[in-house]
Amino acid sequence: MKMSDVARTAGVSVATVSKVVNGRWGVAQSTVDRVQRVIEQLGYEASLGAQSLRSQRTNVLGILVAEFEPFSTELLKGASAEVERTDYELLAYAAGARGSKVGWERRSLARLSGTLIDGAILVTPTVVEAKQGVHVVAIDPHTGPSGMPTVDSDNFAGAMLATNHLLGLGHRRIGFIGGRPDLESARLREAGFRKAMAQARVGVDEALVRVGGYRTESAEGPARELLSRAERPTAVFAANDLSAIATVMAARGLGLTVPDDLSVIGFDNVPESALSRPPLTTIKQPLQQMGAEALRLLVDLIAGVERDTHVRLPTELVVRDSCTPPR
Amino acid sequence: MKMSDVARTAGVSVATVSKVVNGRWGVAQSTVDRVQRVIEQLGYEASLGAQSLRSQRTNVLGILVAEFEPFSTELLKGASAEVERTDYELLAYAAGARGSKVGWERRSLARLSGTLIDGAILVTPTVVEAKQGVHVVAIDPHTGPSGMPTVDSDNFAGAMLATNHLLGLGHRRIGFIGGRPDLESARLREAGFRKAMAQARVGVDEALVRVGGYRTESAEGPARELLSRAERPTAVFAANDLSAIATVMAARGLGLTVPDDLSVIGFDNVPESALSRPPLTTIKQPLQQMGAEALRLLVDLIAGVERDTHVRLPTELVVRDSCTPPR
DNA sequence: ATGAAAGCGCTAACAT
DNA sequence: ATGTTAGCGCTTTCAT
Repeated sequence: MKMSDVARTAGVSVATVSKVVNGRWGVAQSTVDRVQRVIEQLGYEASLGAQSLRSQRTNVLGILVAEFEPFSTELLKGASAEVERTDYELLAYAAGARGSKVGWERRSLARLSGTLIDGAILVTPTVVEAKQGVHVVAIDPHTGPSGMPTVDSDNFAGAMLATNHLLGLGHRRIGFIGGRPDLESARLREAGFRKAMAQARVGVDEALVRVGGYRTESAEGPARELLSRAERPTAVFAANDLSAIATVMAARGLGLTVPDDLSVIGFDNVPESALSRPPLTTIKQPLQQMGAEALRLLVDLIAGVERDTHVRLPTELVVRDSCTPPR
Repeated sequence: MKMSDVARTAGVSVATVSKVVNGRWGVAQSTVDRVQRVIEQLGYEASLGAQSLRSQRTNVLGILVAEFEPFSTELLKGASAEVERTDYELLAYAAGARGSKVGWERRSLARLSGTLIDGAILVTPTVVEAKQGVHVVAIDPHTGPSGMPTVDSDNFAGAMLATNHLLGLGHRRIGFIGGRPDLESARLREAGFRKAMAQARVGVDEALVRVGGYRTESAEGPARELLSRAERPTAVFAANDLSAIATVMAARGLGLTVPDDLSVIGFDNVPESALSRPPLTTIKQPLQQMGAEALRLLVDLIAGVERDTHVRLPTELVVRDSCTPPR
């Protein structure tokens, strides 16, 4: 089913069909009607691939992620809700396992931009190369507010909120499971942790600070190590919910009960944090809103609207059941 | 940055570059090396649009949805995890608001298939037109096990589970908020509800059976109507979690407390069901597993593997806090 | 081993 | 008002 099929059936040239499809001027009303009827009948729809190769605009926005996990899918929900208010369509692309997963953002962007999509949202990109000619918005990128339009949340304040919550409960021996060192968010969360500890004049035991890499698989080992120490912490602040869940699992594996033997606080407030046993106390990032803001920002950028290209949203404490005072 | 740029820089023709990129036979090793170095240097990546227009395979699988909401994003997580075990990449496409949202599955499929993707997973499609030449798997489609390869869960048994849970608690006046009448899953859930009621010899008050359409916005009105009746139900079985959440909100709006004044049970076990206040008792569909199974099925279909093309997964009761015995 | 050229489905400038 | 034609970036014969 292609345009030439429509043309043949309607007894016109492909050029005429193209004009009808794109609402171009200069086709007789009777022809328009006839062609449209054929299109309807045959259920013709222009091929995105071919269409975009030839024309500049596709009316499709891309959101590029490494994979679809709880974090990126929350952003997706927000972007999806916002895109309904525009006349764009949304294309989410997950880089494959090919190429060892590093540099996926550049690869995906190169593969899609210029042709398939009019602009892209990059989720936690680490290579922030300012491509020109393509409109790009980053969510929670490698570096802080750089030249690239960015949406993030107040990671530093959020980390202080988390740490102060543990301190307020009376904890002093507090461990930290860090995120991906290549992400600004991870740096800010660690900085917030240290700042709050310093403000409270509580020392940070460096043996209790580990790198968890933001993923369950990569965080469980470090968490277990940390909890296996003779002088183990009474509380752990994990840099994101997945690491926090991994920490809870590690604790369970060591015969520890959360929160009785160990308090755990996470970060992000992905839905999974509430499903975890016990439900996780965490710092909420307004992820759906961040997705929506990023999409709005991208649309504005494409439209040439003059506006602030850096959006930072507030974080807040969500108290559930994974933290209590130390025994 | 296109192939001709690489060719010019490397001092060869585009044809040669293409051969190198695709690992074709018949290029001198020295040339291969040189071209690859240039590709590396320039960060060249083939344009998906152009590439797919010309060649048959793209190594990209599509998952087509109406929008990114809790249900489809759970499927996405499962499909994403499974795709890592293959060498495909995953492209999720949300039909835009254009064209009044009906027939989106046909439109999206026509737009992407043939060119951009090697196969597609359709999420809750209602128009199950067996396109030929494109490999398609449906999740929870309009019709039951048809000719189209399908993944779903045992909706009928799940609905009986839900209804029997309410009956077991002692409820007799039980309302039902139905799903989208055009989806087989909705029909089966209603059928399961009626079957369980009949088995228990409890009558169904037709005034307490409404259509909620599976969405929060569309379910809240019917829920309010149902709860505003003089003889209001002591429990409601909502055909999915979003409708159940809408029912809880409607109850709250009427000054009713869940579960004290009204028990509510949902269906799906999307993460949001646990976040709801109170946490929702519901029927779990293994959504991530369904996404993974659909992807595996699609990959097998493309590879020409002989296998069962209909996968049905079990449902189970998840007890949380939204149901108690009637007062 | 390499390159020239045709063509994938579409759009747009240019005839007619 | 309609059709002819060139060309988007790429792959694939087919010459050389």
